[in-house]
Amino acid sequence: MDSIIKGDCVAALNALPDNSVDVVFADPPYNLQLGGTLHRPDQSLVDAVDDEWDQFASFEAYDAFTRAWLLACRRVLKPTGTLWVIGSYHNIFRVGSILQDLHFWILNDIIWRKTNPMPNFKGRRFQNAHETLIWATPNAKAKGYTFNYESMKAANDDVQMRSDWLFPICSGSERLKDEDGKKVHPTQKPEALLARILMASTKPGDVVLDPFFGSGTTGAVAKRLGRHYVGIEREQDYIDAAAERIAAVEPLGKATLSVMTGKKAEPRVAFNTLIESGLIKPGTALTDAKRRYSATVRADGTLACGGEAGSIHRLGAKLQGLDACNGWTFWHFEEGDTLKPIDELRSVIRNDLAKLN
Amino acid sequence: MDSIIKGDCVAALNALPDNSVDVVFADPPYNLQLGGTLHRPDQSLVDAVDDEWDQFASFEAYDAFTRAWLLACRRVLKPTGTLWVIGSYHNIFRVGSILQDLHFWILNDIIWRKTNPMPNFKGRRFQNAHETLIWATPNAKAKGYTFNYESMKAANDDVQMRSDWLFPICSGSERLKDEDGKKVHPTQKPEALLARILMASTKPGDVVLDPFFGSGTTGAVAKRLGRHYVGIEREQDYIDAAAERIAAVEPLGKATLSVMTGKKAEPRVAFNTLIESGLIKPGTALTDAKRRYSATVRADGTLACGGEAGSIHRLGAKLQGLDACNGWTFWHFEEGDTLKPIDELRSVIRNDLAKLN
DNA sequence: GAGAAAGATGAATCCCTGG
DNA sequence: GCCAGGGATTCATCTTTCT
Repeated sequence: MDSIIKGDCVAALNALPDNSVDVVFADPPYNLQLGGTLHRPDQSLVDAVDDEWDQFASFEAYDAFTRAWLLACRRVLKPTGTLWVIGSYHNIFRVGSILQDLHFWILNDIIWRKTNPMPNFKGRRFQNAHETLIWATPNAKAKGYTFNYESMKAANDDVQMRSDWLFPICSGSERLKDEDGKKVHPTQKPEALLARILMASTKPGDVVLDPFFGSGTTGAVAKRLGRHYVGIEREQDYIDAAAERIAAVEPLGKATLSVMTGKKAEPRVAFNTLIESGLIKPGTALTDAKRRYSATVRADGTLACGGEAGSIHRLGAKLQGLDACNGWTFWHFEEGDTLKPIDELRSVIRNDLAKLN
Repeated sequence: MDSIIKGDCVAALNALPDNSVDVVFADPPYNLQLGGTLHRPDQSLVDAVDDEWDQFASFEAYDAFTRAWLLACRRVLKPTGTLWVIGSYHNIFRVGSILQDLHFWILNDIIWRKTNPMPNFKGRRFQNAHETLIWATPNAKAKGYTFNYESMKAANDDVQMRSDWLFPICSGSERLKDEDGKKVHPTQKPEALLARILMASTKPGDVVLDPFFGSGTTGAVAKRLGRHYVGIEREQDYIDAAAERIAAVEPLGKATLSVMTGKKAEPRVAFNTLIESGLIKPGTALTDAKRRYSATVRADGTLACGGEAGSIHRLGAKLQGLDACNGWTFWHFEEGDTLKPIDELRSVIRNDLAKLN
């Protein structure tokens, strides 16, 4: 926990316990398959990613590698966990296909739009200005995963967060450099990207695993956001740089971290509780906001109207001829001259519950 | 040519001649795998894409289908042709992997960012606000494909066009509707998207093939932009709607369609031509813009400097210690007190050539 | 020291013709 | 097929150097 394991990612993953990780973030080799050298129009040389770790003999070799680490990740993932992978068109289609073949279930593909991507120097293609992330659950049936919908929406001017995200590439003081001023890692990811990912799909205290830890962006952001991290990395140089980097990170305070929650995360309140607590009395008449429908509260927490009866939701739906209905907002009670939704009574209960914490 | 073939796309493709198509645009079934029905928060039913043509028994079946139509497309594609496919995360990873397995060569993946995507009604995922296109050549060696780089750049405020494009979804008057006001096709693509694609990767008069013609957006845009189209479609209802739609399209005039070209398209001029036409005399001294290097023009069209000699490009590169150099912009001649690049003399020759036409 | 100018750089599958 | 050679091609941002 909160440490970096040195070694091959599959071997290291196999040494970890089952169902122990909340989120996997993986930035695997892209298998770029670059040809010769590339010069800018000013004749300067482009520093290509030609590291040994990005070389694969064939697509088959890359696929076998991908299958192996994805399977190893799934075993350590909790059933409610999710997995993120980032890639470019060189590799992401293979990763996505294999995820589906292994019965992972894709929740979204996310586009990281770069504000400042490298240009296309020869004018023979569109500027490659984005990378793609895939967000998936370990199987199609997995339902209890964390998605902080309300936080994302609030962070996005109160409209839902979209699948296209805009961030600058990692440069300037954030980019790790060695004593000679050379970049430590050729593909260091921006912290803002990881922060978005962790804020969306983890809760404080969750465990985040990164099987291709590299310069440790995942660890640094996890520590800052009050999440635990586990990193796996083969190369000692990267491990050293990442450890030093993470040691310098100051975690944010608890108050800052409290994830904004929407209705879903609020404690569930049974309609019966309102009766039990005396907020509403059996026999009370409830109506919809326009008084088109009326029903009577029964002692067991159901509503009745003519021959029909059922929960506040079912009866509301049945009377309107719909498949579903939110009874909390549909049904109203009389207070003085005005109608108020019974949701207000639920809020009273919730406030009482909150005081207990 | 400029017609819609009724039938299965692979069978119809197999009846077309080799090397006859400049660009394929394909909008294949997405294999959405939707479970159950989805309602909006107001309980209205979301009209899902649940057509028979979008159903596949398994990923294997979808893959076999994809392989078949991609192979059939490659045979009809010219060696200089390119292929576009659009999809979502449900199918695009499979399409991309198979493209690579078949040794197509990916030029770009393009993100269509939707200005007005459907919201995520359940708040359990990010809003799926984009679709992905892949642009590829038939093989890795294919080099002579059309990419109207200068047009794209000019259309994008004079910076190169990126891989993320922003368009609204197809709606309003553009959306084909039947007599009952119901949409004719569930996934009609916006004409602006096809226009961007055809303006980028075809020339006027080119042949564009769409093996999943649907409501005929490809044909309508091709006709408007002075390109030829070939459509393949199984369902007579779609064919009828597309034919009527295309018949109503007014092609743009020739002048409107001319494509902006860059220096690469200008006629090649040998440096020797400047000497032969008397614009520059043997023995003239040329220097770079900052007068750091100097060389003498020789009668055979080469430059000499000390013991070194060669073409204007080779000598410029050698003197600077670079691999390459554009001699036309590097070397300058004296006119009065100012230095002017010899490129200005090349322009004189090109203007004379243009007058001959 | 301030501001301007010049240099550096980023996951890159990056040319085309003619002999 | 290969090889040689002409000569065309970049955006946003951060750092360093010059005025």
